[in-house]
Amino acid sequence: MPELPEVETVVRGLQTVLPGRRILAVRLDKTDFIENPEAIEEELPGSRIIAVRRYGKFLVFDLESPKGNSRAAALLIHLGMTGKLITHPAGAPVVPHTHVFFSLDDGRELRYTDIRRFGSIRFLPESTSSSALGKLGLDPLEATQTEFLAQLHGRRARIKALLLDQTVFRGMGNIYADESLWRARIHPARLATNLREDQLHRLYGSVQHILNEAIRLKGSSISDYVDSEGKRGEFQLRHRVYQRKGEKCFRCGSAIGRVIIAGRSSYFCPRCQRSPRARGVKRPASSTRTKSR
DNA sequence: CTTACGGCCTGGGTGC
DNA sequence: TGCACCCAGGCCGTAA
Repeated sequence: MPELPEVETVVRGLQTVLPGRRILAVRLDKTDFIENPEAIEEELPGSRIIAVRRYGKFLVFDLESPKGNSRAAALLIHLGMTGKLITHPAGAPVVPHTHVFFSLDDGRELRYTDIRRFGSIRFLPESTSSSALGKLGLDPLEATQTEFLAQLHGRRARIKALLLDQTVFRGMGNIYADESLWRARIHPARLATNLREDQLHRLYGSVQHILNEAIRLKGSSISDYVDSEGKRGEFQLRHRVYQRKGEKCFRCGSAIGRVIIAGRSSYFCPRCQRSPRARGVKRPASSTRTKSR
């Protein structure tokens, strides 16, 4: 599942081959996940890729039009769950579910493969600072601790939901939200507004640490994620809670639990990450110090 | 406005 | 062999 570290890894790979390259031809197969396929077929051939960037979970190709007009066009790609963007030698065998082919002027071909087609591609004729990207929140790796705290201040939503909300923090996803919360020892269902300052500080540090480590290890290859050269990441070997329901917590040995928050599976350690119920609610002193639920 | 939730898109994996 | 079902992430509509 491409989240921030996976997209960052793909971007860094593409940055070594794409800038300066001209797109000679475009071939589209299935187009139901492309917002404006006609515009792509019309505008991309002949244009040059100036830069490749990550914006949240989006890849952005900045383009220079062949027609010389200096309007900054861009191609926006979201990998969804199963999207892959890989450069191939021309004529390499085409794997199933490959829907988009960009022929480059160095003989290579950039191909987009997406089994589920939960990804999306969009051509932006004007500036990239428009619509789609405009609503996205802070990049968690660029945010200072102060900015990070301000983004959560007073929010009564559950912390996990806020970490997943792209208008709060762009790029966070399910894996890294769970891993960060485990590291910070914060239960995913805690309301952000109820977290103590030291917990928020810990969360900020954990998010930074987890994301940087994941980038260093080139992402998590859970199902079939691979980078722009088709290579797998290794951060899945460092997962402490994600998809580890019933297995032992690396810190305390308790069985990892799973709850649904914001419609997503959330993995956590019931002992290291105390549930909101277990702490906030006053209960009779006689009551046994109970566990789960 | 904020938050929660259900449904939809697609197809691989699983279990009967 | 077949097939119903679950699940994943983003997004949208609806309701409180």
